[in-house]
Amino acid sequence: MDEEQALSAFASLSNATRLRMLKELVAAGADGRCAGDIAEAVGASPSRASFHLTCLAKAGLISSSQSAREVTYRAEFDKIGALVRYFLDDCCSADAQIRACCVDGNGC
Amino acid sequence: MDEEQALSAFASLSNATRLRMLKELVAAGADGRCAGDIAEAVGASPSRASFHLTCLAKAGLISSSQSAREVTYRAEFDKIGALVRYFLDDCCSADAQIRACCVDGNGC
DNA sequence: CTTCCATTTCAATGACTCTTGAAATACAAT
DNA sequence: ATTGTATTTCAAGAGTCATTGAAATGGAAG
Repeated sequence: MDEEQALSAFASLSNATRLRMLKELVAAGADGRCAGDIAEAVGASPSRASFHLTCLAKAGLISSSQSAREVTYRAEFDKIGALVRYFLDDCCSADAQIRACCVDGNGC
Repeated sequence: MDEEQALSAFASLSNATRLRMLKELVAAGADGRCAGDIAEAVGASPSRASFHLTCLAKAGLISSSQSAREVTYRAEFDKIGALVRYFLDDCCSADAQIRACCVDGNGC
C-alpha cells in the first residue's frame, strides 16, 4: 500500500453509499454478493450502484467476478486490512495512543 | 463516532496535502505545530494550508489554539483512534482477518 | 430467434472541491 | 503610528464527483 492507493481508498470510503456497500460485502464474507442485491441493500438504482461499486473496485477494496449474467462482488479483506495498517503505521507513525484506542477501544 | 463523522473524516484523508499534514501533526505529538510550519512542511501556500487545516479540523481529526499571532494545530489522537475503531467495528463487522492484518501485519 | 433479466455505459446536469492570488484581520515590534 | 509577520477570508476559475434516466451489452429461457 502506497500513498496513492490510500488516497484512492479513503476517497472511496468518503461516500455513504459506498461505505454501506463495503459494509454489506464484509458482512457477506468470502462468497460476496451480486450487484443487484447490493443495490437493493443500500437503496441505490442499478446505474448508481454500478458507479459506486466500480469506484470501490478501482480503489482495490472490493473485487468482482462474472458468472452467467450476475456479477458478484467481494470485499478484499487483505486490502482493507492493509489500508488500516498503512494508516496506522505510515500516516500515524505507529502511534501507541491511536493504536490502543482502536484495538482495545479503551474509552476513546 | 457516527457515520456522518466517519464520512467527513475519510473525505479529509482523501487529499494528499491533508494526509501529509495529519502525518506531520501526529509526528509532532501533543505540542502540535503552528500553521506556518505545517504549510512549509507539506509545501503549501498559506491560504492553501489554512483551507486544508480547516478541513481537517472540521472533521475533528485536529484541533487548533491561538497564542499571540500564531495558530497551533494538534492531532486529536483519540478521534483518530476512534475513526479506526469505527471503521473496524461498525463498517467491517469487527472482522478477524482484517483486524489481524492491520494489527499484526502478518503478510498483508 | 425473440424476449427477458442483470448489469454497465453514456450523456447531461448540478453540486462540490481545490487552487490561486489578493485583500483583510490581528497582533507584535520598532 | 508605522511596519512587518502570521493567518484567514474571499472571489474566480478549473476540475472532479454524484445523480438521473435512457440506451447498450450480454447471457438465459421460452
